[in-house]
Amino acid sequence: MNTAPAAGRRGRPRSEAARRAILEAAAQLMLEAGPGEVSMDAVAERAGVSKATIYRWWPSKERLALDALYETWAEVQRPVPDTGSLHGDLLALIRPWVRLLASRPFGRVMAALLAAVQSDQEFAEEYRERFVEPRRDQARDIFARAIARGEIPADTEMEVALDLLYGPVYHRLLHGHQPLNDAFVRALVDGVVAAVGAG
Amino acid sequence: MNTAPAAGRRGRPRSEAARRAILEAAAQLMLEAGPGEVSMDAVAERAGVSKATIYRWWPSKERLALDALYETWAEVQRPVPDTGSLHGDLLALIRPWVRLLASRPFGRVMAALLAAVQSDQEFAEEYRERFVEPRRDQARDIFARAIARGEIPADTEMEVALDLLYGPVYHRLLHGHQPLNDAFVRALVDGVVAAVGAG
Amino acid sequence: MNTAPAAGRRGRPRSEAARRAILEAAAQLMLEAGPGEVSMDAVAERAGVSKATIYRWWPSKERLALDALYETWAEVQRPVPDTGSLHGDLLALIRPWVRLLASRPFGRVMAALLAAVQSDQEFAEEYRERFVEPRRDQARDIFARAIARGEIPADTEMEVALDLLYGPVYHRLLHGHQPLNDAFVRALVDGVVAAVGAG
Amino acid sequence: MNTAPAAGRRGRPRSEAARRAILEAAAQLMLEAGPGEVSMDAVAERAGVSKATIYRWWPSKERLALDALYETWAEVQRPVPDTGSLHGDLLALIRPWVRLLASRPFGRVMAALLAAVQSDQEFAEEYRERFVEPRRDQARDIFARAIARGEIPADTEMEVALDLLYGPVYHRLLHGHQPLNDAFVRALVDGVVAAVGAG
DNA sequence: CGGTAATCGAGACGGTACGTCATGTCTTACA
DNA sequence: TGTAAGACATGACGTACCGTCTCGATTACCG
Repeated sequence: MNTAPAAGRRGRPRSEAARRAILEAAAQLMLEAGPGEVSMDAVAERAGVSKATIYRWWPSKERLALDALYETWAEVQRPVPDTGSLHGDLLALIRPWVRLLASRPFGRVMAALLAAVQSDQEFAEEYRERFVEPRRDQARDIFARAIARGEIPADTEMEVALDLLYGPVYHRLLHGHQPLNDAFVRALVDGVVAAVGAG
Repeated sequence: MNTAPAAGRRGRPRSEAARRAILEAAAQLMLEAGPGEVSMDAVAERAGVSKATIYRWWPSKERLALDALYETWAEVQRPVPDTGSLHGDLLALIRPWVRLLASRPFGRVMAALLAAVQSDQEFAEEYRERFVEPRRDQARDIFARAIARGEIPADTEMEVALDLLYGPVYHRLLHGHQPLNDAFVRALVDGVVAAVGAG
Repeated sequence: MNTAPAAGRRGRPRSEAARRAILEAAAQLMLEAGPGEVSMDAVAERAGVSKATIYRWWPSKERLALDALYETWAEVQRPVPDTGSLHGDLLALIRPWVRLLASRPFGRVMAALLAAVQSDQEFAEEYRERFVEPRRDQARDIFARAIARGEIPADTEMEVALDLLYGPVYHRLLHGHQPLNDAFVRALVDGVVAAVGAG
Repeated sequence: MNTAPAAGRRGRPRSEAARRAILEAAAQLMLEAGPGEVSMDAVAERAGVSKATIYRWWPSKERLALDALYETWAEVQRPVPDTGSLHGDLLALIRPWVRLLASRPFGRVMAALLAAVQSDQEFAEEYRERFVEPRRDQARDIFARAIARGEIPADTEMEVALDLLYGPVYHRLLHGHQPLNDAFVRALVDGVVAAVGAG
């Protein structure tokens, strides 16, 4: 996506202004109107860009959405401070992320991306690589520190622990059956800590 | 959807054959090709029915998918046996359901339904009422029995416990980052049991 | 159309109220909204009647229009007085008819009927039998009286004379390029009288 | 209709091939099956063109029919030779036109256009401008020459004379009560010439 | 007077076409 | 070569009407 700045060398260089305008237009439309209401025509018009230009750099609406969302999303992908305890680390990791999720209608965009994940293998991989694994890696580091500290057993089922942490968040985000608030975060972290045996 | 069998009494009664044909065609197409590839025209043709008849009873493709999926889904909504322990009960609840989920491409349909949930309030409620809450109720009963038995504290954060149980399953179903198998189910149930303090 | 009151004898007799309601509803809708806007569903609803009842007695929308229009139309099909001259007779025949045509949006209905005439042989015959020939017969009588009087030659090309009389009226009604008023009627009758040689 | 070739200059130019294919397909279908049997889908398929392309340039089936018919129709709109007499001129004008009308099922298309004329003011004007007035202009020239020659009075009621000429032709075309043949043309022209006083 | 039969209202049904919309490709002219 | 403009083929959308069909409820007549 939006990768090579200009394949070879000759010819007019890629317009950076167009690239930014497209991503901004897409992000705005996604979050304002929801992904269902966003068409490539609409993005092109809002960005003052031709459709051909979009398709030259992004192969589909979903790939565009991926890029458009990435910066906002990445905002909370910074390294997590070491608070000295598993409980503190997880709280420091999850709370700001959940606050971001609750602050804007990310559910709509997430669901649209997940729909694309189901039927596009290549997209699925890029999605996981950029949105899922980085966050799991952060939590993996935290659990590894807890093992090093002796807080939790060394044979902890890491992948399941990660699912216990992130699964409930996505669940509430997507299903909306219960609120995404700080109380939920506290109880969730309590549960995860207990689950991995750091009573 | 598909509810009112014939408001008053007069007029030609609704064709039960058409209703069944539509639901079957929809279910088949959804699970074979994925909801993105299914058009109302295709459902109508496969069911030997006119589009108008579909739209008379279902306002959208998603509402139709909801109904079409319901029967298959409901197959594992039977009452859960009392095994005598929280661990055994949860295993008896979750294992057959996860096996069903893993047996067919439900992820695609689920993601499509979730996309609709994000932008249709009414749909969201019906979705939760028919797909989410019945399963949560089953687990609520199990946790209530465990409290009665004294296995877990009476002040257990029930809703979060339910999310710890179901969130990871949906997470793996939708993101596909890890398999949905029996080993996962065992580890998940172990984790949940530990989380609610029935060490 | 609407013919046999009840084929044999047994059974519930045809509802005269329904028949009248249908014809009135059709006539109103035709002349108010134009035939293009009239649907059988609309006629049925306006008449408080079921579609099946309409189709039992009229095979098509056009046949219904034919009947619906007939009474209004027939209003000026009364016998023409003998004024003693060809000119006076034609004026007495044409003027009231043109006034009727100009008084309401008959053009729309006529054009719709003519469209049906082009593609339905049977309809064409009934249309001519009930709408065209009776008026031509009236004019034929007038020309015959003029021949008897010695006003015009006995070998007058009668059919062409009838077309010279009626053609211009339909022409203005349907094309709307010039008004349908009394001045037109006078000039038309003058022209026809001159054409058949009664200078 | 089909007018603006490309507003400014930029952008892909209109496909002339598509334009011609659409008009030809429409003309063929109209005259073969009659306008009632022609659907936009059928025109699109026959022309190998998308429906959207048709609707981009023509707002309705009738406007398309107008254009589709125009070229065939225009074939006899060539200037009329001066034969030296009103009778000869009118014959030279009317005979080839009536032969064209009689040669193909124009009645169906005409009736459909007239139906549109009744309910679309804008269409009515374009119809008259392109189909009615050019022919009337030809006849107007002929009558003017006859006046210049002293064949007919200078105060001849021109518009009525034109209706006496064309009205009967349309009448027979649309009602089909009498044939459109050369004998009719001769008698018609005789009648018109007599009517305007060139006995 | 009870049975038979044609009618009626309501309204669901299989079709067919409608006119619109979004996708992704393309063809120009300009930069 | 990259771009804005915008026309294009494709194909689904949701709606509207058509003419047919089942219902249950109403009348008549006829035995």
